[in-house]
Amino acid sequence: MRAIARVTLQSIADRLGVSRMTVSNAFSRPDQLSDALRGRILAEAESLGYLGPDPSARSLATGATGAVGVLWATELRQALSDEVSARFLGAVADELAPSGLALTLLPTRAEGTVVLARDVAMDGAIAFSCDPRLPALDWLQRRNLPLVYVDMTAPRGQVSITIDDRGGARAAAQHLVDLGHRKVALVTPGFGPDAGPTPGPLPEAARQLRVIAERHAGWMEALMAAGVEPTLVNQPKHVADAGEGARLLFASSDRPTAALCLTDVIAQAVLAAAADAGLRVPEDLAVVGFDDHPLALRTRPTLTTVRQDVDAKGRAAARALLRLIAGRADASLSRPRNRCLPVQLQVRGSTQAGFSRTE
Amino acid sequence: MRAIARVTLQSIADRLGVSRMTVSNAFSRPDQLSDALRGRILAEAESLGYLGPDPSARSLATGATGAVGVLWATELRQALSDEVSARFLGAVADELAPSGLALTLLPTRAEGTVVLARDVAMDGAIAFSCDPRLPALDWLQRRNLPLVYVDMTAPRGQVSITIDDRGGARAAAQHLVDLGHRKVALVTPGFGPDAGPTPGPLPEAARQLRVIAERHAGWMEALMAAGVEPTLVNQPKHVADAGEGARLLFASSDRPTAALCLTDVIAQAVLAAAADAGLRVPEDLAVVGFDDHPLALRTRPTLTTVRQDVDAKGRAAARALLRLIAGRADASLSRPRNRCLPVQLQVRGSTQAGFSRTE
DNA sequence: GTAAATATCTTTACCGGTACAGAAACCCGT
DNA sequence: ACGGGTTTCTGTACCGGTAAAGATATTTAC
Repeated sequence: MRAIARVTLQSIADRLGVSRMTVSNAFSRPDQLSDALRGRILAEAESLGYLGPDPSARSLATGATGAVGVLWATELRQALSDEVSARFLGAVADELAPSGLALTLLPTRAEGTVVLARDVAMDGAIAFSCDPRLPALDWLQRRNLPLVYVDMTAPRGQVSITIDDRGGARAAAQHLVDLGHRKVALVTPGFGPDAGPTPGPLPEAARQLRVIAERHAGWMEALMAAGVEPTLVNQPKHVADAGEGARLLFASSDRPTAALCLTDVIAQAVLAAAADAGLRVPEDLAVVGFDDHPLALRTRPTLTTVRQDVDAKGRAAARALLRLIAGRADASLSRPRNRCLPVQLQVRGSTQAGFSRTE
Repeated sequence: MRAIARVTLQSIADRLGVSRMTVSNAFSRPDQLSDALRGRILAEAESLGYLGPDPSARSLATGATGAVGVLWATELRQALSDEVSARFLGAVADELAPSGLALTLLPTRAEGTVVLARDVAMDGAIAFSCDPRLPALDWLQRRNLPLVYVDMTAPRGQVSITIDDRGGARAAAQHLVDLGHRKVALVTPGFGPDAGPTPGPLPEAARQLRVIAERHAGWMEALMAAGVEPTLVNQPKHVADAGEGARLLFASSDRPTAALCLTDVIAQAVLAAAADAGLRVPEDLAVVGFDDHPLALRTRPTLTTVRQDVDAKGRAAARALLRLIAGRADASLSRPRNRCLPVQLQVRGSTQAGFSRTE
């Protein structure tokens, strides 16, 4: 449904009496022709309303598409914070943009994901904290695309960018132990609806999600070493449920004195529930989050949490992917290495009296 | 740098002694050939490791790319909440996925955006709450792509999806007026660093951002009608600054009794600052946000705010874009209409005592 | 039993570019 | 003046598909 015949390289070439290749070079390889001619070509193109080479045609000819995909776990989005995801995406996109690559979202929640993963043109992809058993992930692998796994345990030989979830969680739990807590609740999705007061091992489904599995493992390591058995486990399916779950938690006769939360967003819900139950934080209940989400500073008391640098994670993932893509063309480049970014415990008001008001 | 010669439609055709077109149809138009032959073709393709038609080649031939772009205002991301952006993107992506379209992010913060907007293949685009003077937006228009403007005032003849920012803001301000407040602060980015205690008209830069301009206009309409002149204006550049700014606000001798905040995220920072200053909310200070961000329920007291349905907005935008794209092929389709989604004031604890604990 | 409709596959003609290997003209030092 | 290196442009050969119309069977309708 184009009103007029499309302007192509050839049509410009014809009007100027030069070869099509020369016009192509005027746009893509300015050093291949004289400035004078290039100027005439660009002027003619402008007057004809030509906008530059057609992206699809160029992709076909060059083999590069100008975009990389992100397999995005929208289910986990409910457990992790959207803000963290958005920040990550922003960091990746920013790091990619100078090289002219855009970021294509392949949300896993939608029905069409397999089709997307199979049919959308891309030069590489990032799998961001999604279930490793996802069919769409299979397709990306079969397409033999450069692939970076973020917050996931990568298959052998694949590149992963992770953070030290386990170490951070261990530090968080150890912090509570050091404060003398012996009745500690774990507030995390990943256990089934039948999760009892004392948690068993993580069910298979949760074990697949590295973020949950590792943080859980870290907590358990520190607690077990101290002889503390987590007394209660609460399994919010959505963040919205976390508050409701926390209320149940506090109603228990054997109320915990501290809560380890999978994320800051969940911790915030626990704080709100504690306030509603008339519990003082940190005196009656200590609360620890994870991520150092911006909101950890906006709660009152401020939230003790484990800081991760989402921005750095995004940039590292983008750089690793760029390296992989470059490696396709130049086999002499070394493969990017797996990276595990450090995290750091941030002690604030929700576990230490006196921290409430100040940073 | 492919290890072996690429498997193409032709190579499959050759091995089976059929025409290339038939193989193409086996993948793209199953009704064009017998099931028996199709089965043999697919089996052969499978054994050769063929993954389906090459996306770039297909785009070139069909003129469709399978992706739409989103011009994403990463600057505004700091003022609006990331969570709201992420939710919006998720809704758009979900609505698009069944039709096989992926979502390509074109972040405006990055340097390469113009290149992206010009060179990335897409079938259409959504401009999401970004500065209308953006060069990248020009390119999208010049490419003559189907384009939907979200939270922006669309140029004549273009499609826009907005919410009733002005009406919502008016209702929020009226609510405060009705409660008897006469000293009202506006907490919003958009004024320069020299913004005085009494705000003048919005500067040009802010006027371009529809969300800021409209909400501001709505506030002023209600306040002026009631003879209330906003006493103080505070201009956080980032959300992180909002708390700091609010502290200055409260230090003033002529402390306001209520604060109208551009977003819930900013309101949350104001709440935290109020707590630090020893002010009781809502008794000493009433606070109103905007968006009905999930966190509005997680603050204590819960936050009075103006609810918008971000999910509906995303879906509406996606549907409008799909209509525009379909209209390219079938001129008989009517153009999607501009839509302005309703909003609703949600009164909670931050303006009304007694609402603190309950929803 | 025969003409028209249907199913199945093939032919032809693109889609709009880029890579790479020349070819022609030009420049330079000696 | 002459061989060799540049610069600047052109020719050829793809990149990997799809659309639309044509060519044969094979049915169906009556």
